[in-house]
Amino acid sequence: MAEYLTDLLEKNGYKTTIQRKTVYEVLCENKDKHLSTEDIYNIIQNVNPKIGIATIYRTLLLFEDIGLVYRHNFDDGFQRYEILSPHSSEVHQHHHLLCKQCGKIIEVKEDLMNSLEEIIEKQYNFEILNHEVKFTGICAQCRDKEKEDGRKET
Amino acid sequence: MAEYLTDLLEKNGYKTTIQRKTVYEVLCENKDKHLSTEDIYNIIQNVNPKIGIATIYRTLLLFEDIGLVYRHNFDDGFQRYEILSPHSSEVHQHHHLLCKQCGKIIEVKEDLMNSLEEIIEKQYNFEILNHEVKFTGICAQCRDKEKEDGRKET
DNA sequence: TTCGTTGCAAATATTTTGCAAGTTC
DNA sequence: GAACTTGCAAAATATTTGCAACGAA
Repeated sequence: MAEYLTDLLEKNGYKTTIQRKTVYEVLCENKDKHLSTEDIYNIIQNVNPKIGIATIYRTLLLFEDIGLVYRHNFDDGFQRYEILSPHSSEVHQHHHLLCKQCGKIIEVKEDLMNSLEEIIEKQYNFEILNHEVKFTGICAQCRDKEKEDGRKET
Repeated sequence: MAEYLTDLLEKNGYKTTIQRKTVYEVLCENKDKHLSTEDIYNIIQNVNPKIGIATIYRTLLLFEDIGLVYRHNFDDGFQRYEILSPHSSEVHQHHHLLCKQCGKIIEVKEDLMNSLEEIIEKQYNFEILNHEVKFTGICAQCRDKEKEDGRKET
């Protein structure tokens, strides 16, 4: 069950601890939700009250780093986390509808990249006021720098 | 020059003050940048050191509310603001490339909605690891509620 | 045994707020 | 003059960090 976690941690030079297993379990049990660090902490309080919130913060940072979770920023003052399944390539698409009024977050299941606003407005009955597309990756300069660094090391 | 500001403020029931004019001017002089609240505060320090940072925060919140600025969240710990021109409809498209390594933000000028990753990778020499699309607007429930509220008032 | 990890509390950092004084209309 | 706005300092909030004790490999 937690073998995947152990493998992933080991592969990255980290140890498997009760705390990390616990956070992983909570995330698995809430696959489709976007839990904030504090949400996770609160859930864990009922399971193992000894675990401190700093550990939760550190664990989630680490999980993000090793690609185990995706960090959402819905601009509500919290970092939110969602577990990523090992295989899926579709997970790297995160489309959401954010209601400006109630703050509700609606997930868009489809991958709508063309004529998307119209479709969303109809399909989700959501009045779009704005949209934003963010790409994260590595810029040309950083890649050049990586190449340089690689040369130095050899 | 600041007539547009005065009009917009008045239309929304707000007063025109030196502080608001000053913030507006700084934003105009930095049209294409994404200034953080503190950036703006620092610039203003050289002009009118009497203006407090709380006022800058309040002013930018207000400017966002009346649609004078767009607030960016690049996940770097700061809220960033960009002035919106009165006419443009294209302003409601904000595409950016965020470098995971150096944090640099590159603007995408084109409106690329289809086959966009390929194009961006080539055109910007940017290795895309992830992308995210956010739509903000009003959800169906909020719109229903608005209708109800409208009925009550009449 | 070694070195990474945790828990606690204190520190950070950004943003918000209360309130008296000041300003706009 | 009434109501809104500001400046200051204090508060609030989410997150990070130092460090001694602990636990995994």
